[in-house]
Amino acid sequence: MAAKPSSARGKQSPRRGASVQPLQEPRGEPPLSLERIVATAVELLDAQGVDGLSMRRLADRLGSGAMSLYWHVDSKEAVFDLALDSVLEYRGPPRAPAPQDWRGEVVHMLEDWRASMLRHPWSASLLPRRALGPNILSRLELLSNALSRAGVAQADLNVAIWSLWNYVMGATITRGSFELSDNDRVAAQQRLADLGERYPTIERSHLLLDDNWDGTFRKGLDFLLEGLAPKQ
Amino acid sequence: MAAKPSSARGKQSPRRGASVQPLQEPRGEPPLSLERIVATAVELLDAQGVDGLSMRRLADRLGSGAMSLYWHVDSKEAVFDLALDSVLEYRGPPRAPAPQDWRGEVVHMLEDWRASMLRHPWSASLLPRRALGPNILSRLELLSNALSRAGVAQADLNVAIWSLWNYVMGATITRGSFELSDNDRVAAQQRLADLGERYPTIERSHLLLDDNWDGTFRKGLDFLLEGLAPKQ
DNA sequence: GATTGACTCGTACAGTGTACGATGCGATCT
DNA sequence: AGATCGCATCGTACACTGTACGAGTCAATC
Repeated sequence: MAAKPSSARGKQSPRRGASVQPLQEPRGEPPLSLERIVATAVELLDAQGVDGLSMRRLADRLGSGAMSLYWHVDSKEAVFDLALDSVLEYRGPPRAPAPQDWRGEVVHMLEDWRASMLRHPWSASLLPRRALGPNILSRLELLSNALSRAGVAQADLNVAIWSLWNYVMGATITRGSFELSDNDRVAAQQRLADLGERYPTIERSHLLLDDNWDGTFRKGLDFLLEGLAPKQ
Repeated sequence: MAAKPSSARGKQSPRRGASVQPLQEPRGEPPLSLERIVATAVELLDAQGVDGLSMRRLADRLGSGAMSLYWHVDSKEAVFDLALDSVLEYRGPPRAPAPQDWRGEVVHMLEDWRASMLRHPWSASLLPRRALGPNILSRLELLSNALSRAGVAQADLNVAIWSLWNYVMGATITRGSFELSDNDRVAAQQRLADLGERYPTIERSHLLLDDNWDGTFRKGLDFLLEGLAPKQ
């Protein structure tokens, strides 16, 4: 009768080979562990996308049986949660920032956030309705802290945090929606031209053709920060 | 050999009962049609969420066989696309806006957008990576048009549009992430308190407890608009 | 009367998440 | 020494998924 560890995962264990030699598993896979499961899930997601991740495929890659995963993990949903959070670790700016440069700090963190998610395109579609992992919380903490130092009034603090958070989330999932479809975008613009009368303004502005996503993201962020904490 | 209509759907047809009487299907379901399929899909999504929609269940509700749907629809993905766009129709403000009140127009449309999506909580998680339907394009057009009239420089127009779009998208999916979990939010705050040292600032600001989502959304929107097109 | 095309649907297949219970293993206790 | 116990692995089974394929129905047309 194994106890189901449910949300308390299996801790690391000596298990085998702790004596002198691995006995006789020279090329056997290392034992399962949460870390290995999550890392492999990220690999698989990177390679095959959200639909490519199945418990059986994941187990195959790990050299184990599908049901073995459930010792370490509650469900497939939990694998998604863990994979998402693991991809969002933040290491901070390259060198310690000047304490008064809150703006640079915020911009760096948010650009890194966006870059992390774009590096793993599946993450954007996972974000809605996922749990708050520790790495996500850390980023919120940094944001909160920097904005406090920036002199944002306490009453406006939460508004400011959510505004920035929302902006970055939205920018990331939007970019995700359009990234794949270079040809499609041209096609869409064409379709727009055909229906010219219904969408004249966005047709004229080439909204769907503009692919300077990074610049657009950065500029919009500046506008928003300007609204939240005017430079002087 | 029926021709696969693929993306060209079956048009409306007289089919049956066009003569004088419905012959003898007094309580039979009306015939399948794209509209009926999409409307029923929305019902089902509202009732059971994203995971609750399966082609078989959808067909059951329609009183037809599962495979019959595929005459009208390419795939389940297409059903998602159509359901999403159908929920995003915009009827405009209650009365015709004064032409110079671009700000009111934008705010109304964006609040309506957000409200529409919150009325159908599944929509937020569908948004990433979905196609641009006509209703979505209409909203972009309105945004684009209003901002032009607001005097936003042509060079900044796309940035402005995307910024607002991003903000609303993000706000919507974020709200979606937290809405269900009132108890969870308290639990999260508790967990935060336990780990007090790691997240002091967000713990102090009660970021996760604040549930004035509508007000926060509106205030953040004002900040952003202020950044994009200062009042004078 | 034959043909066509629009439309419906039963069957089948490969794949899914995971409940359940059997099994093995190292460490601990008697 | 044997018995016991907890961790960990995994084969089998079940209910369910999306959809390919091809047979079927029925009204309109030739």
